[in-house]
Amino acid sequence: MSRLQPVRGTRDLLPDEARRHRLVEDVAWRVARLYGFGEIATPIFEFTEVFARTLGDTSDIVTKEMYTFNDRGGDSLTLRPENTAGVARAFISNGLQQSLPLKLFYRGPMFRYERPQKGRLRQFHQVGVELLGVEAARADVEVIALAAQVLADLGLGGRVTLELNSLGDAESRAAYRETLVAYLETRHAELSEDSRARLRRNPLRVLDSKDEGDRAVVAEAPLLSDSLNDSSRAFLDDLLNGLETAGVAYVLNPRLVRGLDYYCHTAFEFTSTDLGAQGTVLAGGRYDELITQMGGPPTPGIGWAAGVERLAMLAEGLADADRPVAVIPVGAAAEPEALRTAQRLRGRGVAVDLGYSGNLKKRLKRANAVNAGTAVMLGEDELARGVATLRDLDAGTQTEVALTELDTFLAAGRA
RNA sequence: GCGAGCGUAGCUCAGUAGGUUAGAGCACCUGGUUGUGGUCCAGGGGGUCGUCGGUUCAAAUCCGAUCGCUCGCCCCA
Repeated sequence: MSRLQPVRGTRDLLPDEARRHRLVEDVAWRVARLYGFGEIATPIFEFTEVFARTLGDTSDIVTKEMYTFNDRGGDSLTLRPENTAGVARAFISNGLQQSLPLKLFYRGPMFRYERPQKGRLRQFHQVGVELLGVEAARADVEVIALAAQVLADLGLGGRVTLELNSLGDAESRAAYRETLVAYLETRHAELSEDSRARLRRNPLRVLDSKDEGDRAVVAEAPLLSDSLNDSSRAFLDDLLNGLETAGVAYVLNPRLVRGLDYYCHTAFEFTSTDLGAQGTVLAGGRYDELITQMGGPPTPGIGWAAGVERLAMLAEGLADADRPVAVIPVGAAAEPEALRTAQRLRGRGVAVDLGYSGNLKKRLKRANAVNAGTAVMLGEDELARGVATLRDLDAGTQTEVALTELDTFLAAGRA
């Protein structure tokens, strides 16, 4: 193999795959607009502090999994590992608290220094939304309904499950954390080595351990829902009622958690069983403390992000390629007319592949290779009579059409 | 950071008790058709067998190292 390889965890998107990615992004953006979201594009890198502040000291993430570097001016910069922090920063930088509630959509590449595996790359792409400034669960309902519609419009409605949980407010979560740790201590001997470490650093994460022994312990663990205080429970009820009214199906998963402290109340994931270990296709939650934590005015928020690569894998086959019209001059004398014809058709919105060389046989072969549906053949014969020969490349049939009617004929969608 | 599997043509892969010029299908090119593709027939180009080193008269095949890929663990903002 050549030494000219892409960096580990990065890939070239060749036209076929790029088209599927684009489809995923376009569907998400179209649906987001239906819900009244506008697009925001934040920089691909930020001061490292933007991410470090939101993540706190959470070990691995900051120290090992970010692309951090010093620029020539000596500033520490980091390629964005996700977009919520960037949106929050932009919210504060631009004084957007004047225009709440804010509904924002984004798309683009993200970067995490991780070991690549199925559905996980170092440069990957996400689409996502953030809804800022609404305290009520109505916001959560709309954001989740939006997610469900994106997936449904991608044809994945039957292949993903919405899992939902409530983390409660800070008070509820703190109470649960104590209850859980106390319980886990009593079963300490049965826990895996990983989970013993989690018990100290991030006890809620024990709940979604993949280790079988851990799962047995977790199955008998006290539930987060039993620790919810009244207002947290009321919030959850509002959310569930709203989802039912909106017609969004869900499954409660009491073991669905988030690692970071700024999350509260709603946590949700759409998962698929068709992607191996990386089954989460879209994930989100409520983050009422995030903006405060970054130094902005207290502002509630909820949002989600979805992995474009994973969605594109699931939506395989959905994005049909264009079927251009192949315009083929026969003989050098016909080339100017072929160019004129191609330009006229393109001007009418018809995709045209105009070959660059070769005889009729070669050009028809090329027409086939680019998946053309129709070939427009122009030779001396035709030009003398002011017509073109149209060949239906699927049926193998041919008709003649007057040059003056050609663009109308093809633009009408009869190609 | 940890574990397992795998690197042979552009792609998918055959090929090991080590033995001459390393194969197939698909793709590509040429011709059969000097104005007819996708079917068919004939022919052709393309590989330092990931790389480096070792064992041997002889290495794609055995050994070591290295690089890369894949899947999983950790982590998942």
